[in-house]
Amino acid sequence: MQSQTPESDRFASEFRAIITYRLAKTTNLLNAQAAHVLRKNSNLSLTEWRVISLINAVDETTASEIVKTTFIDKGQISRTVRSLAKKGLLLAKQRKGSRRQMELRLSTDGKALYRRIVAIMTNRQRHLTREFTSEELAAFHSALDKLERASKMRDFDE
Amino acid sequence: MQSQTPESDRFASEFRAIITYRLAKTTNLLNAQAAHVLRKNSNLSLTEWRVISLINAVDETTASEIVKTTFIDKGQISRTVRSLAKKGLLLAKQRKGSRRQMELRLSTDGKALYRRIVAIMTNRQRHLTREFTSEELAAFHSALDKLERASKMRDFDE
DNA sequence: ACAATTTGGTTGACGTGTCAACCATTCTTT
DNA sequence: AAAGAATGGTTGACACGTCAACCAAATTGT
Repeated sequence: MQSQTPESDRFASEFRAIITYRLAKTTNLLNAQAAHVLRKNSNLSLTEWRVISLINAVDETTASEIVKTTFIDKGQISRTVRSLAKKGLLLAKQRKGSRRQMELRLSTDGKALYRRIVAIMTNRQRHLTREFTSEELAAFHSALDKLERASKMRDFDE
Repeated sequence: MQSQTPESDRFASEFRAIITYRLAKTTNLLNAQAAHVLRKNSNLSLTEWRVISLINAVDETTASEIVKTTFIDKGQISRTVRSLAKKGLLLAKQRKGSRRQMELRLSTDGKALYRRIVAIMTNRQRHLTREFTSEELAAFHSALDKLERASKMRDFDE
């Protein structure tokens, strides 16, 4: 039996260097992990969970504010909000003084679910960052900032 | 007019700290950028491009090797290979001595396309990492390694 | 006050990603 | 040599993401 390397040796060096490739792979692995944990402990999709956390954080918000914050597609947010409302996890009511903005809050069930899941997710976050010093963590965040800024450019064919 | 902050202030501090959330957002932005660049300069999807680069790097490979390297779903690889073959960008032929492994290579067109696009993508990579020192880059890769390892754990509800 | 523009949100169409079932082939075990 | 397990690849069903069109309400400009 051959020794198990995480990647086939022929590829490793070539592709580890490409930062977007690495990032995409790590993100996929982490998203799959999160989706698995959520599926096991709730009936929430990852997007639903993110929306719930977001609403919980600010207590009360609107769909468009969520869109601005997360950069998730507004259509997707619209559907996610509806599905969460149908599950009884959030309440959407007309904001007073406006006939189109919806005021979104967690329901009692939604809050309870949030508390249950956030405990698990906090464990996970702790596990993920266990090997990081706080300097490393700060550096990592700053690297992501740089990449985000650089991701705005659209043309490289000049 | 109000000053433009990248994120609504109410959320910023809460969520910037959650590493998976930040990672997912940055990756989405970068993937969208890559998809845009590819659409503008070719008729390739991001997955198709990744498969092409992978094949180019090793000259000759099989579907299952691609799966092991990228962690992309094997069904998706199967379809991507077929679509690339239909576009005339790669050649799949029976590997000699085997009646099921497919030997995948780029066609002449595929190689030409690769050369054209890789120039653009290398520009992009340079732009993305412009603000990184080599130490920062190394640290970033090592952080991704740690996260990848930590992504294997599945249970946090104990 | 009116037209033009922007904003908040919904919807439909379509592409991509994901999961599981499946088949044929090859390898391992006995 | 046969049974069982593992591998390589395909397919179908379905969830999710993405884009663009669209509508109604709100805001801005004149």
